[in-house]
Amino acid sequence: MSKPFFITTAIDYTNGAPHIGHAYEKVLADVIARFERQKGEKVFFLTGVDQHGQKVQQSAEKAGVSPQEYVDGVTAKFRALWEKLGVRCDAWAATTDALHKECVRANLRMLWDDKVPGTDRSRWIYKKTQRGFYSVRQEQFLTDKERGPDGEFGPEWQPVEEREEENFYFRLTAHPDLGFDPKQWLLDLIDRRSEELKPFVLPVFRVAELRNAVEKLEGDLCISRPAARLQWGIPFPESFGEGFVTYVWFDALVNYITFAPGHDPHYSERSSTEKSPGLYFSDYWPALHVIGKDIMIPAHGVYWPIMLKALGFSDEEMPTLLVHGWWNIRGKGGESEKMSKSLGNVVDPDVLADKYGAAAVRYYLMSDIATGRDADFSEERLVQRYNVDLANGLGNLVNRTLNMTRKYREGRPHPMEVLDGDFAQHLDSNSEEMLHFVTDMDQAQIQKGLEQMISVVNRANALVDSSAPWKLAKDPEQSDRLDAVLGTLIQSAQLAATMLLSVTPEAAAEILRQLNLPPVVLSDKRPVTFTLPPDYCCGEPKPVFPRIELPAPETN
RNA sequence: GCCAGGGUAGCUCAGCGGUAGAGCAGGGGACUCAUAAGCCCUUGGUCGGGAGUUCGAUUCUCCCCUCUGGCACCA
Repeated sequence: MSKPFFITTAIDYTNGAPHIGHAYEKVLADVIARFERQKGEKVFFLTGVDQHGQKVQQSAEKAGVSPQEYVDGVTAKFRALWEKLGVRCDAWAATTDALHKECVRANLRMLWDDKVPGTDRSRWIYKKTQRGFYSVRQEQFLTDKERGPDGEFGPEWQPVEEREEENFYFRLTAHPDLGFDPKQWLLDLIDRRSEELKPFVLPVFRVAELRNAVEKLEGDLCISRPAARLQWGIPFPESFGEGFVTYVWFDALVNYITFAPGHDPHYSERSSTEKSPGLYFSDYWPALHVIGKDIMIPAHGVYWPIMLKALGFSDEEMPTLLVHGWWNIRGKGGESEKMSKSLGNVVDPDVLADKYGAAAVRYYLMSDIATGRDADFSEERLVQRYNVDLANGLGNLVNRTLNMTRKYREGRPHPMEVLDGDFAQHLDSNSEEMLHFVTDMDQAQIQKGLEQMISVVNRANALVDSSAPWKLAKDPEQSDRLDAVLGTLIQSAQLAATMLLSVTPEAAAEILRQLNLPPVVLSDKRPVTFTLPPDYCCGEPKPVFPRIELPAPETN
């Protein structure tokens, strides 16, 4: 039995409604999780929301509700969307969860109590006073970056005052108290993982980008905010003294531990705790973190591994990052632009799902982008890909296959004892494509995997025309050949539905129901022999992917 | 300025040493089991520009232009 598969997504900030980028990441992780399950792996899929921070606090004030009420409302929107899109997680991470607060504080305590021998100083965390210019309006310290061309701070920052503030810092760079250099350790880790062909970051072209960032790393990470400035967060443990709230990363990133299977924050020994039968933290850890390219540097690629290192995780317990790209929006002039509220081009996945259905949205998001790259979002292409690949392609194949099987054989094609060369070759190609499919999916290349599915469908549709079952049915001497054609088509449809199972689970399952067959068992063996169950009888056809009819474009 | 990833048919992209491929869109044809779907054939490209290495470059090297990220710097 291989190691259980633990997959997470970034947790979304509950400051506004979900957009297509949020949906893409969750569907991607969901598809990978479902695929692993399909292979027979034990899977734990974690997703959730990041609910703390200044912006939430402000949005809540604006809305005239408490921060908790505010995030509960936004969180509900996310959960409803995942429900609608068929994103099924095993655990839901919410940073306002009592369990999480406990875990964050336990981690901070652990680091605070990790003292330099013979002293009272923590090896990892220290307190420092920062003095500088502070924008009251933006509630942040300003750096020279924020100065205008005249060297002054612009009106958007005013009023600006000089202020000093005490905060806690987490070491990222070498220090005598540490006894080693985290930066060098991380560089070595990245290199070693690449050498072992288990890259720390996927796709591999991101590795260099991260390495670069690590090499330039300087300064430590501020992990607190004075409670006077930020109320909506997790208070530091008492041993740190009064008046500090956890600042973003030691809160948000920790969710991966809090909600990991088998984790119990009340025990300090993570590796041996058991929350519910069969769930051991050490069995599942480390995770595959599915994240967007915007939070690879520095959060997930730099802070997180060093945090884990500080918390006592071994090098073997460092996670892998799967970094995906962005969906850009095509501007009116055809140019590609970033999605942003100010441009008014935000795509609402909720509306999209209502309009076209979850299957169409999921299929589009998985098939029209290469994992890791950016893509241009287009509703037109969504409709096109759905109609061409699913409705006209697979859907129609299933429909015509079942119709012919019922019409010519009352749903019971005779078993094929011997397949002649053509059909054996056809099924062998199917098997070949299944192998490619598994390989592609294993590498999170969902788009490529779906291309294999399309190939299977296309070849089957071509077989219908080249063999013309309607002619075979009129000739008693061709009876065996007709059975072979129908059998080959049924098996092809079964395989295509199997390949679609993780992307559009319900529709694929419906196809298999109509075929009255189970999914093909995914393996690296070739199922070249085709046999239907002894008393096989196919079900009734009913279009699974009805065509999306768009109003004709205005021509004048 | 530095690092990385792009710039290939109308569109989306693949290829990455032997003078170009797929899908969609466009055009033509034969068929009828089917969701007026499907099948077959087909028109499209001086592979961003320039130089070099090579018998030969879209594919390697260098320079330039341009787009996208990231980092830095000036102000």
